[in-house]
Amino acid sequence: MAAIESILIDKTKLALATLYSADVANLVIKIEHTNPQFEGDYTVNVFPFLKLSGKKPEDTAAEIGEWFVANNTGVTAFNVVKGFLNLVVENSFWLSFFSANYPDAHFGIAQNGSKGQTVMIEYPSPNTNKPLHLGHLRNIFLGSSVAELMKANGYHVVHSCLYNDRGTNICKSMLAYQKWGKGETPESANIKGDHLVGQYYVKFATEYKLQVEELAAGGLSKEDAEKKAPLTQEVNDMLVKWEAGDEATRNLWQIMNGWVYQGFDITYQTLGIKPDKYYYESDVYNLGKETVAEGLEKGIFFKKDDGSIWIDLTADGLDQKVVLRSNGTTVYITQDIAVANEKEKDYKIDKSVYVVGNEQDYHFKVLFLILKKLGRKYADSLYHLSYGMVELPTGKMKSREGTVVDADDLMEIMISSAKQKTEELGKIEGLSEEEANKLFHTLGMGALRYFILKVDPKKKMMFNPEESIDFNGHTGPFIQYTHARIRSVLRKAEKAPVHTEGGHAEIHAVEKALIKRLYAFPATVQLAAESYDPAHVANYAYFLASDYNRFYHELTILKEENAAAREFRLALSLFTANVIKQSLQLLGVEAPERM
RNA sequence: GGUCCCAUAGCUCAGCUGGAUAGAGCAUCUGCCUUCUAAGCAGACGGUCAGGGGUUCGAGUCCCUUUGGGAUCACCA
Repeated sequence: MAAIESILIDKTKLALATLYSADVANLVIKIEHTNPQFEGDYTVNVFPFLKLSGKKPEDTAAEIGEWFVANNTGVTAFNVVKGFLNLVVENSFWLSFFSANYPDAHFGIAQNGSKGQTVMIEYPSPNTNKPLHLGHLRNIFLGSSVAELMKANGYHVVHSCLYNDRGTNICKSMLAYQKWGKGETPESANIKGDHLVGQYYVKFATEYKLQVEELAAGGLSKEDAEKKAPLTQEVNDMLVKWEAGDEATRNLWQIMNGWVYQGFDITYQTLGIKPDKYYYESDVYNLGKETVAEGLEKGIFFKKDDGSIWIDLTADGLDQKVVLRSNGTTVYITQDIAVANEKEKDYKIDKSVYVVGNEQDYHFKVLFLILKKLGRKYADSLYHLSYGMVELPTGKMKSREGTVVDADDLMEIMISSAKQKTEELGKIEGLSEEEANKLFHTLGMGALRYFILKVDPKKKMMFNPEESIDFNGHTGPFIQYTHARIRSVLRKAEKAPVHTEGGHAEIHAVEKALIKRLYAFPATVQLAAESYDPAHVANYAYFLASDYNRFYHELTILKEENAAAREFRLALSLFTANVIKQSLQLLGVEAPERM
């Protein structure tokens, strides 16, 4: 909560105690921003106080308002509408806030690590059998932005990435390559490694579907057909070989995964992300067995007749869950238990965030509960940042059917759209080719990140390609444009603005709106971090840019004749540019100097 | 069937812990570049906040219920 608000709350309590001899010790009071249609900065709703005052809403509000004005509280005027007491805070409050903070390039941002706590954020954790797609982009944008938010709130951040690099799905790509690959390589095919491997994953799915259809036509049920399909058996055999350490299988696995990692690294580079720590399922998948033994000993798990090991969570409203197969191999959740233990061993983590889609809500509920039952002390600091699926106007995305929006393709489209748009507007004049390309990247990626991050993470979102390349209105480029526009004004001013308190006492309505918006920035950053929701910052940045553009149109800056007013407006412009830049940075979006 | 999530303007989304006449953008229509970047600004049009009950001085927001959509409940990951 902003400082002024808690002061007004305390004063309101004092007013109630003084006027009505009320016991305010346990009273919870809320202060709201005054609705723009009324005069005032903050509003106190007096309905909850009527029992204390024993008077009508209007009279109660008026009495408290008069008390505020009479008692040197920083409130200069008030008005009453029904039960709403609108308070006008003295201009000097806003001006001194402004003077104290306008040149601060890090306003609202805590120093990295100042909180003395470490948070680990795991994203994007892809499978290594296909390239990244639009869903991964939402994951990556959320993960990297939340990381920035945590940093801005004083946490030390560790970015981790878990590669699901083994198992049935990986074997599918491998098998298809083995059967139909003819020794093709990313170099020979001139294609990114992850895309090449992904083609074989699709190839497998296609061939498998044919086999199943054929069997089904022969009279088998779909379920039986899937089990009896020769490819199913071949994949299982390959998995057994892999687990046994069969040299040829392991070699192929190493080679193909290597291709995928090379491809991912290129994509990561375009995205500007770099994990600090990688975990590989292939390294940890066996480690979970020790924990299973521990759980069995503690009586948390139990063994069934066939040798499989389970946990019964029915008392917690969940189901029974297998943690070790009858053949002694681990399942997904056992591996996640192992990874959690490894993370704890590797880092002293105070908080651990998993950025994973909401289709795994149940999985994480179970995982966290198991860790808690096992008595892991870190179990309470785990958080599943669950986000909704990205949908397309054409329907759902399915990797196996190739109906996904590929991450690399999409980024390329965004960047070339930015190029086209920029050239149309004639804005590349005076830029070197390198600068121009950098700008296209900044704008294209900014548009994409903003488009995805402005939506509440927990909600599923519709990705309309046509809307995403629109750079007008509520978009990243609109905010970037506002920043570039301000920088242009500041360049023309030639020297840094100097605003001295008291030099300029009058504030225009659009200036005041802007200052109030700037004042709200730190609270917004805090709220976004606490709720793991970058959308708060995204929407804030939009309103801030809007406020500035209104100010820009209504008032002159450089041409202002009154020197104090000119400096004030330049300083306000500087302050706004700084905060826009910070906001965009929290979203992983760059703020261009010109565009 | 059980559990969880979602439903706000033609479309995409805001709406913070319940508060005043529910806000933006896109789309459609109107104005504004010989003045600091028009990727901008101003205005018009557009809503029974899915339906129904309840709690409250007050409900888009909380509770119940119906409907519609999605996810999940694997010895897949």
